[in-house]
Amino acid sequence: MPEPAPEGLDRFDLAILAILQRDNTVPHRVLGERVNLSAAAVHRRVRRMEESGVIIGNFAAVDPARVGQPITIVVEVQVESERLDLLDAAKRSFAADLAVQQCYYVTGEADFVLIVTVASMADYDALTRRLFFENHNVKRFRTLVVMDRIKAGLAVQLPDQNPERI
Amino acid sequence: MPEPAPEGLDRFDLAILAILQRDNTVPHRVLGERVNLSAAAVHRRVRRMEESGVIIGNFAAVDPARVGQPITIVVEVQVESERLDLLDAAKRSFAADLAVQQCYYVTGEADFVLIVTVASMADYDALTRRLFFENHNVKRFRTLVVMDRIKAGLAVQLPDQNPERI
DNA sequence: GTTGAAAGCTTATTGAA
DNA sequence: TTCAATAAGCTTTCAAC
Repeated sequence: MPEPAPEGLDRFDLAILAILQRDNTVPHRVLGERVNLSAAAVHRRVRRMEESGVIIGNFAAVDPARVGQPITIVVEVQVESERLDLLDAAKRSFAADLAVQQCYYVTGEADFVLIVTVASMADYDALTRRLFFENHNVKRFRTLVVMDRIKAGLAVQLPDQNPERI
Repeated sequence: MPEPAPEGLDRFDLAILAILQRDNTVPHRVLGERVNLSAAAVHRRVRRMEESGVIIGNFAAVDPARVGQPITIVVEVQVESERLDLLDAAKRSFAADLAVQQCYYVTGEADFVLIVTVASMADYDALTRRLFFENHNVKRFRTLVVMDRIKAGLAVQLPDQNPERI
C-alpha cells in the first residue's frame, strides 16, 4: 500500500488546506467551526504550515484579460543541448520574463513548457524573439494559443476529506 | 499605439494588484503606504476589484509534493472530432477531475493541455484510463513529466509600475 | 506534545466631513 | 478622498489536558 503519507499533516491540517486553497480570507474562527477546532488551534496549524513550506504563499488571483493581457499561450520549447549550464541559463531567462506565468522543465519530446500571457500577438512575437530566437540553444518551439481557460487556478487535490463532525 | 487600456483601472489599482498577487496578507495600511493612499481608499479599491472580477479569488498555494502528490505532469490531448457537444463533454470531464489542476483548450496540433498532479505513476496510469481511454473522442495524448517546477504560481504580469512616491 | 479561553493588539469596515 | 469610531479578526498568554 503506497500511502502518500503527507509528512506530519493530519486530517485537520488537510481539511484546513482544502478550504484555504479555495479562499484564504475565511476567518480562523469559521475554519475552526468547519473542522471542529478552536480559532487559536487553527491559527497555530496555519502558521506551522506556512513556516514549514506546506503553504507556499497567499495570493490574490488576477484575471489577465482584465489587466490588459487577454491572450494566453502554451509554448513547448525544445533545446539543442541539455548541458547543465545551458539548461540553467534557459531556466533563468524564462523565469525572469514577466510575461511567463508558469515554466516547467519536462521530460519527453519537449524540454520546457511555458504558459505566457500577452497583450497582443505582436507582443508574443517580440517574446519569441527575446526568449527563443536570441537563445541559440533553443532548437524549436511550438505555439498553442489558448482559446478557453477551462481551469486555471492552482488548487491542489488533497488526499483526505473533512474530519468528522461531532 | 494599441495600448492595453485596462478598463477603469488606474495606476493605483495596478500597483495594489501587483502587491496582492504576490501576497494578499499585506494589510491595507501597508498597501496604502506603498502606493500613497489611505487604508480606507485601498480597501474600497480592493473591494471594487473583487466585485468586478478583476480579482478572481484569494488563495493559499499548497505545495503538491507536501500533500502526497509529488508528481506533476503536462498532458497534451488530441481529439477525434471537434463537434461542440463532444468538446464540451471532454471539457467537463477534465475540469471535474480532482487530479487536473489546470486545463486549457488550445489551437494547434493539440486540443487540450492539462496539468495534473498525482501521487504515483500508477495513479497517472489510472487517470489516463478514466480520462482518455474511456473517452472515445480522445485520439491520442502526449505525456510530459515535470522534472522541475521552475515557476508555478499564477501571478499575472501587470502593465504598469508603482505610482510615484512623494 | 496538544488543546481552548481570554486578553490585548492589529486590521477591516463603516460613516461623516 | 481622509479621518475617526466601531466591529472584527489576529496573536499571544496561560492553564489544562
